[in-house]
Amino acid sequence: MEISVRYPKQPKFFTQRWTPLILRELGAGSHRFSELQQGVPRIPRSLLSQRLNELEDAGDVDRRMDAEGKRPEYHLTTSGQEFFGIVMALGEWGQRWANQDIDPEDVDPDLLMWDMRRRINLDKLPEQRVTVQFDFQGVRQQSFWLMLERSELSVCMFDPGFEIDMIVTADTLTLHKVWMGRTPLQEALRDELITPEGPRALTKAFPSWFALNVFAPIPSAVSQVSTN
Amino acid sequence: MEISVRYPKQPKFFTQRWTPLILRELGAGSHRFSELQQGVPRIPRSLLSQRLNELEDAGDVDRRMDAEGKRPEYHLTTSGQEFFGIVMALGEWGQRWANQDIDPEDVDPDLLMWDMRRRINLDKLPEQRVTVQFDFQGVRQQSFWLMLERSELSVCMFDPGFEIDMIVTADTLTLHKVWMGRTPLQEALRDELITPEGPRALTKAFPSWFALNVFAPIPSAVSQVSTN
DNA sequence: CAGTATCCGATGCGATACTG
DNA sequence: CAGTATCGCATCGGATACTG
Repeated sequence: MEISVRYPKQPKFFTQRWTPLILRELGAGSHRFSELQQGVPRIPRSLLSQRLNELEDAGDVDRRMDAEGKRPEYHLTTSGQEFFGIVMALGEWGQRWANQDIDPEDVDPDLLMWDMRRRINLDKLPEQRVTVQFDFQGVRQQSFWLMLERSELSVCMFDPGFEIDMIVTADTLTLHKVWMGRTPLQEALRDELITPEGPRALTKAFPSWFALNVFAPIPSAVSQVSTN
Repeated sequence: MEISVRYPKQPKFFTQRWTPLILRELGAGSHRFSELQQGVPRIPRSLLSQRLNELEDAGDVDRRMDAEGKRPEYHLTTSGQEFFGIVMALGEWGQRWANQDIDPEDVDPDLLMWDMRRRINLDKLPEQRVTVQFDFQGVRQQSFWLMLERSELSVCMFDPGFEIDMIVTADTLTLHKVWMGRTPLQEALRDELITPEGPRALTKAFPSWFALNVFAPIPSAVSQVSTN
């Protein structure tokens, strides 16, 4: 560790790009290579592979075959889990102190959707499958389809062909702000910045199954008004 | 913050080399440019300057003039202090999990002395000034002189000319291991790996004023025996 | 699907020299 | 003492292509 009195040969590791994000995604529950790729979009596959190898060598990630012995899975080891705690602390710090004015270009709809998916409260939804279409407006226009069942949840980046039960339309940046707890969901709904369309029963239930980011409750420590 | 859903233009900051070490040194109580340089040896002055500017721009470090309004001082802001907490958590993690076999080349006598100096318990020393010479043996042979007074403490890298009250001789790596809590001080003294020479009163008091690294009490989580 | 190999361009950093 | 400016090398990582 750099914090120590000695200087390691490789000042690598958490200093390297992507590594903390990969640890975050592992800690959040992704275990397959493809899941990790979704949770850390924009990372080249070659780098994800390389980083996972490094983390395995360092003893922070355990690579093993799944129950059927077919496909590889990645899990945090004890040291990896402890490091994940630090990554979360970084996240909290970011939520408290990070710059408030966000460049819309920096918000990634894919990652936003992937993160939101993880927090969705399936047991607040009806028994039968619900298909929700998300229309992201703004600089990066994009649509997603969520198939929500009690036992399973999947995201598509193309229309799956099922009947659409509900369409949620929102500007990507707005949705990001709500997701991060910077704008109250109720306010955005009231102002029709986020518009759920469909049967009343579903649109009304929307706020109950659409949970926010884990950091959303943490308030910003930066005054919103002044510019210094 | 990278941990969030957005990708900042500059994935900079704590990812950058030296930045966490500078924050550590600031948190440890160094405020002058020259102190920071000593506490973060091997950093080019130009980079230290650059990093301090970046940290100031980010609002994590406050640069101001000292009481006499003569020389600049650097202090952590609130956000900087909170980040310092994370840096300390990184340090703890390192102490628990970092590789046990240390390359002697990686241990920096300058930094070791600078760190030890900070923890010395001055009120466990006699009233009058005590001059202690430290002889570091091993790959990087080097000597230091500590002038210890009740009110002040200074380190020299050359013989200050005062009468030497005590000479402590030790291999640099051994001293590092003791400093990090990996080898008990009493054991190293008993085995004469660390040899304080001088008046009995002083050598006997040595363990009382020579305090270890803050992380020393944290045990390693890595089994020392097995090699996997 | 789950990777690996290679190549090339960007940038980060260390060395050196210079300034108030 | 407390910096800043410049410059060239090394490394890091993104793109692309290929493999079991």
